[in-house]
Amino acid sequence: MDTQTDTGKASRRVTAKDIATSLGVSRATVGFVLNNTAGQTISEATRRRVIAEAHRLGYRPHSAARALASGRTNTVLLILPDWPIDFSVRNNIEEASNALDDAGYTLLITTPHDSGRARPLWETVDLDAVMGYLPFTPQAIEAMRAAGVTRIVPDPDTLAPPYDEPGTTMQVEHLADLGHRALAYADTADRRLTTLGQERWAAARLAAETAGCRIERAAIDLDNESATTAVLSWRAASVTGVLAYNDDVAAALVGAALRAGIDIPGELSVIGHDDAPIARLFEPRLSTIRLDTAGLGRQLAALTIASIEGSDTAPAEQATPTVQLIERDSTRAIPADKR
Amino acid sequence: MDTQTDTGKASRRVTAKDIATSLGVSRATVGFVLNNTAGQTISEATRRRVIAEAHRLGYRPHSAARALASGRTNTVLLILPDWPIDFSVRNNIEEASNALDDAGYTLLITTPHDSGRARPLWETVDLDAVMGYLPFTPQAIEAMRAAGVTRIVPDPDTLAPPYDEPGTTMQVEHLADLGHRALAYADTADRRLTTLGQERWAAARLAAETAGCRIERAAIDLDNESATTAVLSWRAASVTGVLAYNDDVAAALVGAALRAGIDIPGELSVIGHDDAPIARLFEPRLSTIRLDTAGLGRQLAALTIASIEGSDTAPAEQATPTVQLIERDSTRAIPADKR
DNA sequence: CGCGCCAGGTAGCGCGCGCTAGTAAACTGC
DNA sequence: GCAGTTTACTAGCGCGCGCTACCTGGCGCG
Repeated sequence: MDTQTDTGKASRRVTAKDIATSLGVSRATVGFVLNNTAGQTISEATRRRVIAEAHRLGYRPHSAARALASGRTNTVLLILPDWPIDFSVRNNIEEASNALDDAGYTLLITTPHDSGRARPLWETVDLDAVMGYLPFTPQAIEAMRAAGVTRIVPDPDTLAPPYDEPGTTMQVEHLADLGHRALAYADTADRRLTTLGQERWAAARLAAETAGCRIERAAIDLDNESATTAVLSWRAASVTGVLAYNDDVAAALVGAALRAGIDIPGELSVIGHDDAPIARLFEPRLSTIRLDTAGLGRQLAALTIASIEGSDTAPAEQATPTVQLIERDSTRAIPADKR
Repeated sequence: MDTQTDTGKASRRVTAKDIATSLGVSRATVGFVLNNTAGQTISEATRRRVIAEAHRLGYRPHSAARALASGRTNTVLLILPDWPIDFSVRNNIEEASNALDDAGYTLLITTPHDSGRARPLWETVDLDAVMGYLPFTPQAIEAMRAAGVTRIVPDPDTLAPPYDEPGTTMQVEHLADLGHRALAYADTADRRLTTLGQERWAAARLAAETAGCRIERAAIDLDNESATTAVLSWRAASVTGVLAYNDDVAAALVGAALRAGIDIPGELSVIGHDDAPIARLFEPRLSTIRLDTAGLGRQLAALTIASIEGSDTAPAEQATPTVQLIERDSTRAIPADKR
């Protein structure tokens, strides 16, 4: 069933009018058939003829014209966080994309640019909705609205329940279960991640308190020796368990510790976050947290579709995505006699 | 100067006609001013009034209408390879995006989907051009053309000079310089990467021959023990230098070697490819190859713009992007007495 | 037989914008 | 003072499609 590209002469694109004249019916009829317009009665015979002719000519609706006439672009933009977690985001995108595609929408993806030179996508492309993983900043919302974006997910007008960072909580619980009582949270020094880092630090403190642990915080810059500094200060402070913002930070810590002669996990347990593929390949293999990014993607897509199409259909229950502990070799229990 | 969103009543969008009637000029005049249409003489006074009014009303051209009328969408799609190298691709995208934005184009990005469920972006969005890092497969080109994509970069009709994988060559030369004579190429077992892997293997063989080295190949699957198998077989075969397809494979090898009690780089030198950020954090820090992805991005954008706008302007010289050796701790010279 | 009804269509407007063809007035040149 | 040119605009078509309003002919029904 290949599309026969009837390269007429100057390779003009095939329009609905072409189908109509070729078949001797009106353009409206063609439109009704191809869009399955409700409330129109078209005989089965005509319907078939139109579809067949459309296929034969290789008709492809002109999306710009359709967008102009209908006022909807069937296009949704996903704004990726400027995080180095693309590997895990991939599942997410794919799921979201599939879900949206099934509903007739096209997913566009963008990452915010540091440079700020290129104009944001929502200013140059008409969109039905914009979705993001985290709530947008008021400035971003302002900018989008000014550019004509009406639907934003998560909805800035609905007071979102605070995302409780279950992964971070799980990191703390894992270390506590292993008998660690003096913990440290290794935040990222990347300024782009400060929001999320702060949230995780808050979650970590809360979880540590609940588990009866003390906890301190250090910001790790991957580009300098701050990992070494942190590791040495933790040894001085008898910290035995470290939860990292992500696997990159964890890797930096493990590397710095080994170079400083600190045994991982013998002297220090380190747990990462995100389950980066590379994290399990090095020695020691990194314990980490895996998020159900695919589920998150589906959920986001469902939320968006509901928002566009009237929302009364699917409430898209605000289930927190599945979080899973991946226990490998970089964390170890404190011996019973030392607890 | 903020855009004053004059929410008239039902928040209709501001059109050029609104500006025209509000100013008592014709819609054409507004169009000429806002598009700086060549061959039209508009008095400076009128010009200023139109621009001011457009700004005051918060006018934003309707991209779909513009696309319909002009036949151009000013939109370019970049198809990312389905590779796990997003970190390095990021620079590339950003540079390409900036370059295109400066020329008035919007860059869309997509990655092919394994599932194949969601329709490709070029079928649902009108594009001025599609760009990719590697030449597209004939099937992909066929599909794009059938969907109305006329400009594809790299141009499938121009016989592209074979990309000679300078990074791989540099890996071999580095190991050879260090005195290694028995090499191995650690390919990826990821089926998505076979094309590139094959090219690198060909480049590696050629370079090894030139350098007077013997070389063998193994495919490493990150998800099983093939790295361990490979490392052990290399020890048996007295292989001393390994060049990896990318840093992930290199990391797998280093991890497997250390677990098998093989010293890196004492017994085996390993060099990666791509300079993944995490690769320098682990112990031993990975020697690798860094590509000038930013330059590549600019080059791709220039090529595309030239293709859209008539191409006689900028030939965009087919310079191979800069490739740089990053020497760290996972490679070491063979002692003089053992050469 | 007259009427309403309904299946099965068609005519054509409007979406917002780019741009060609035209036009009226002002400004030359001689 | 008048033809020719230039300046500064305007009228309105056409891009391809969605969709409302309308039309027509056959059929059931009292």
